[in-house]
Amino acid sequence: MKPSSELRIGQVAREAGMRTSKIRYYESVGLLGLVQRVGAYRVYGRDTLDRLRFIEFAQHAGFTIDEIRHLLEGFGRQTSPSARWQTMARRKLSDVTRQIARAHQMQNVLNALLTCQCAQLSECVQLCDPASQSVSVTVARRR
Amino acid sequence: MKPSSELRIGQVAREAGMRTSKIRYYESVGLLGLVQRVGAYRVYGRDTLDRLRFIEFAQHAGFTIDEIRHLLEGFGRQTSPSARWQTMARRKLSDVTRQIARAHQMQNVLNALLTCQCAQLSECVQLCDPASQSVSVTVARRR
DNA sequence: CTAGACCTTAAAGTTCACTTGAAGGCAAGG
DNA sequence: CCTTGCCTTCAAGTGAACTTTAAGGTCTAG
Repeated sequence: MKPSSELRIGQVAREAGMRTSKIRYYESVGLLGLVQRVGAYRVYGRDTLDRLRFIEFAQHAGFTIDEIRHLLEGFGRQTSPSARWQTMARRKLSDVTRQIARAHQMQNVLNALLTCQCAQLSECVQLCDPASQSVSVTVARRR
Repeated sequence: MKPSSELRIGQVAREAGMRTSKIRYYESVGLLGLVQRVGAYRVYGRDTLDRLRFIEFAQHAGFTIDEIRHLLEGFGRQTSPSARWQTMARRKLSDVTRQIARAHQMQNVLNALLTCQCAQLSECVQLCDPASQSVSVTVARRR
C-alpha cells in the first residue's frame, strides 16, 4: 500500500519549496507528463519530487524549459535514448563545461576587483579573456 | 591624435558582435555612463569595447543588469570601492562558487545520462544533490 | 540632387518563466 | 448552514532583457 506516497499539489509544493502555480505550469509545458487525478485533484507520487528537483537543477545549469523537456524525454522509454537526444546531451555537456570555465574566470575577476582596486575597468577586464581564444580550461576532475 | 579610436555605434556593434539596439539599451539602463556625442551621433572609445565585454561576461556568470551596474560603480572613482560594494561583490563571488559546484554536478548528471541509460530519472537524479540541502542562491538568468 | 548607408528618438512588441486574479467546486468542522 | 482550506480552470499580468517599428536627420558618392 502507498496511500502515504500520494501527494496533492499543495503537499508537493511544500516539500519541493515551490508554489503550486509553478508545478501546474511545469505540467502545462510538458515537464511532468501525464499527471494522475483523483476526482479533479492532481495526485503525485514521490518520484515527482525527484523530477522537480532535477528540473530546478537543470535550470540552474542554464537549460531552458524546452531543453529540459527534451532531456527528460530520454527517460521512461524501453529503447535507449535516441541519437538525437544523445547529441543534444553531449552538446549541453560541452555548454556546461564552457560555463564552468567562464565562472572560474568570473571568480578571478571578482577576486581581482576586491583586491586590486584598479581605477580602470580594462585592467581587471583583462582577466575576462586572457588572450581570448584558447580558453585552456583545465576543469578539475574533482575527486 | 585619436581619430581612429573614436567609434560610432555601428562600428562598436560590429566589433563587439552585438546589435546597436543592445548598446543603446545598455546606455539607457546606465551601464555605459555618459556617452559622448559628436553632433547627434554617439561616439565611443575603445574602452567601451572592454566594458561591453565585461557586461556580457558578467551576464554569463548570472549577474543581472542591475547587479552589473552596481559592480561597475566600483570603478572610475578615486575612493576605493565602498563597503557596500565589497559586500555585494563578495556575495556574488560565493554565488559564482556555488554555481560552479552545481555545474560540476550537472556535468556528472549529463555524463551519467549519456552512459548509464537508467530507466528511472531518480537513479540519475541522485547525482544532483549528494546529500545536499536546499541551497537558495540568487543566480538570475533564465528567468 | 538623389540614393544609400549610417545615425537619431520614442514607443510598442517579444520571449521566457512564471504569478496573479477571478470565479468556482468539494469536504470537514463548528 | 456556513466558514475554512484546499483544490480547479482560464485568462491576463509581470519583469527582465532586448528587438522592432516608425518617422525622421545627416553625410558622402555619383
